[in-house]
Amino acid sequence: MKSARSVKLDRRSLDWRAADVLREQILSGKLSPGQRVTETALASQLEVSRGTLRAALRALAHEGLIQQVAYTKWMLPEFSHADAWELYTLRGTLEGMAAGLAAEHRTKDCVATLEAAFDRLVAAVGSRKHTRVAETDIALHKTIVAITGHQRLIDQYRLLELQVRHYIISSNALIMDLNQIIAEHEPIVRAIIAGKPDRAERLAREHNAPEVARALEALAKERTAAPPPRPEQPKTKTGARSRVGGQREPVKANA
Amino acid sequence: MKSARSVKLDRRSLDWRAADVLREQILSGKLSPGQRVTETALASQLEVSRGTLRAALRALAHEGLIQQVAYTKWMLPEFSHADAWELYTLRGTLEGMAAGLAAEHRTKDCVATLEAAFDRLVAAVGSRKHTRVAETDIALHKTIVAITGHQRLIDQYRLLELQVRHYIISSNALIMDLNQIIAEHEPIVRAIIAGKPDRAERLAREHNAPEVARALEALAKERTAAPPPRPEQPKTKTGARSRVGGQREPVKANA
DNA sequence: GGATTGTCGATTGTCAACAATCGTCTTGAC
DNA sequence: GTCAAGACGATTGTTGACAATCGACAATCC
Repeated sequence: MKSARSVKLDRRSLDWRAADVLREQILSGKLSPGQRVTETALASQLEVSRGTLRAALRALAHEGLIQQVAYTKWMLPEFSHADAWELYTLRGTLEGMAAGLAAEHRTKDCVATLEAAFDRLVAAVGSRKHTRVAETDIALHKTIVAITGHQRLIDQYRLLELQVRHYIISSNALIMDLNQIIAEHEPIVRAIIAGKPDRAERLAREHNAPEVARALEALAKERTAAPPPRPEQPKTKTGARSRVGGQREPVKANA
Repeated sequence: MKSARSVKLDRRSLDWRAADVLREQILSGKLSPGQRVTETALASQLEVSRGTLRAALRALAHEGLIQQVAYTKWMLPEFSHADAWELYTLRGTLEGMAAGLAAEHRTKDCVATLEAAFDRLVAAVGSRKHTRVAETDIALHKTIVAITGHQRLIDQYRLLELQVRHYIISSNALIMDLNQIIAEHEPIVRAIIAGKPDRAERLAREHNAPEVARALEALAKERTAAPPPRPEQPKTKTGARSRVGGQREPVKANA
């Protein structure tokens, strides 16, 4: 699916291709969280003009892979436990919706695609290579989302998936139990193929529950360890807000 | 909430302010679906350079308010019944999640904010002004999303909400039963305040069910009316895809 | 000595000129 | 008359230069 259409040359504009390269760099962990990047440096590295590179950076900002501080700098985001909670709760909801829709609107082609994706996951587990398992795992979930035909769900899931991958790379959260992987995914796939939307939705949603619980646990531990959750005040005295989403609040600190 | 901070001057860069103006123009229906817009015209209209305006257009494209055809044109999206189905199914899911989280993590401040938003909706209904009702309706849902403190949910809901507003304006779907509005929203608000996540989630989700049903009905009618759903073939013979999402498929046509 | 103000280098923001591409119209052959 | 090839105009893509802004350090004042 990646280098299949190698004959057709890439007609997309430079900024999109630059964004692809940068996205790959970020998601492969070549740039570390909190690290600052400058437009001039990246532009000369990729051999494009600064304007073109700016457009690429902006696209990545919309995807949540980089943050911009107006007139000041670009920097890689840092992930907290609250971010993990956000990512996995949202993922559970979107994947649940996708699984439900997939079970409802499945066709012969859809089922075939889904089974192929699941088989690739099984093969990956057999190979005992964690990286390949992680890739095929994500690919399976993307397949479930794709066969819904729900373009807006596909788009929003992509935004989320990119951030999840970034989080996993950034926090070395690649640990997984290879023996559990199949058992976790098979029921979801079967429910979709069997055409049971409610069951598929519930299973897909619960699939993310362990990660959510882990994030909540870490959040609680963090809070008891540091009673006043204000380790340092930012130096800026003006109320100038970041352009992309602003700084994160200590989410749900007072429930 | 709009002109309260009038003393502080706007520090954001030009492209962001240009995006604000254009977004307002689109959401107020000044530009019609399918209409083509050219960078030069908009740039001279807003009195900014083309590069700056390009950045603004790109931001709107990420929000789904405009579409770009590479090397060719920018155009306003046209909404089909499939789009309505996508918008309201996704909205049901996200609002359901938000209502559930809000019921879980509610605080005194949250409840007060929520009640204030609901009171504004009641007042709007009392005024019998459809526009105001639509505004406060959306504001109430945004409030529910906001009090979750889930920044990524807030961001994704914003993307969706902008498109929903665009759809409503574009398709003159502003019709509503003023007498029903309160009865539809009050149970959701009460469930959140009462701290019943499951009930809040279910109610918020079902709140969008009528619109989903309407979209499905229209889709079915459309399909029986035109058996071969290929009214015209696009003229482009190359496989060049649109840069933003590509053309929409006749979603779930073969379930 | 402490706080305020001014200066400087670095970085981002904006612009206008130039290049590449697309859709359409014209032209010509068959 | 129909089709294909080429030229043209319009529009988007890309670039390098210039302006605005920021953070940090230095100078100044009290």
